[in-house]
Amino acid sequence: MGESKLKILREHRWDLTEAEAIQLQRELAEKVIRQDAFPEPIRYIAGVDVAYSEQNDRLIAAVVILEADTLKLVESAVVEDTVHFPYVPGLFSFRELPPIIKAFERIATPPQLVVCDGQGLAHPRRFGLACHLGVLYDLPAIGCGKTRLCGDYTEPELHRGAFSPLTDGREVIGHVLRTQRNIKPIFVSVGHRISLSTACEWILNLTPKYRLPETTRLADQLVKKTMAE
DNA sequence: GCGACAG
DNA sequence: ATCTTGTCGC
Repeated sequence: MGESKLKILREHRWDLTEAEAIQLQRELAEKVIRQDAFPEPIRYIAGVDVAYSEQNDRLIAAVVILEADTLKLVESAVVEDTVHFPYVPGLFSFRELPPIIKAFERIATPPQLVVCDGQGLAHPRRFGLACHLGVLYDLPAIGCGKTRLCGDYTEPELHRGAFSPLTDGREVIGHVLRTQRNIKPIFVSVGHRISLSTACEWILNLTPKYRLPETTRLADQLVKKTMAE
């Protein structure tokens, strides 16, 4: 039996104005599932990363597929795309998702979890890149940012696994998670179909040695290797 | 008005 | 994101 390709279950236009994009975020944000609701056991994990090359004004997106048990790379895809939306904080996914979707079209092994390089619910309208990707594919997704977009927090303890809540008023929108002792923490939030605590468990599983998850690291390496050509 | 602002 | 110099901690 051949692998069934990953399918987008919710289509929408991408040539939107900023106001239209914000309105779409408000509508799709209601579809985000914030609890563990895995359609299938997690056997493969996808990692996505996008970079901008100012040399040719292009976006380069990489998708990697890791085996969940071993964290071994089983498949990858890299695509180059033109820019269709400016970088606007809060509207990040409208710039980065089109090339990511193109890269996923070239992947034969469907993942059961996606780790994104960017926020999930830790977003002004609770609809960051990880939520957007998760809802479009209706796949469990985790938001994993290197820096903060919004929210308040106190510095977590220095040991690996320590975290402090990322809050917006009384609402906890993510966890600031220390993945390595004495190393700057990362910002973990719910993307779709996963709870915050389970998301942090997976991120710790994916960071046995480095600050960032293996998924993000490998995708980033692929992007940089491609840009050097 | 001022500062903040995923990549 | 990317570039670059300096500084600090391990």
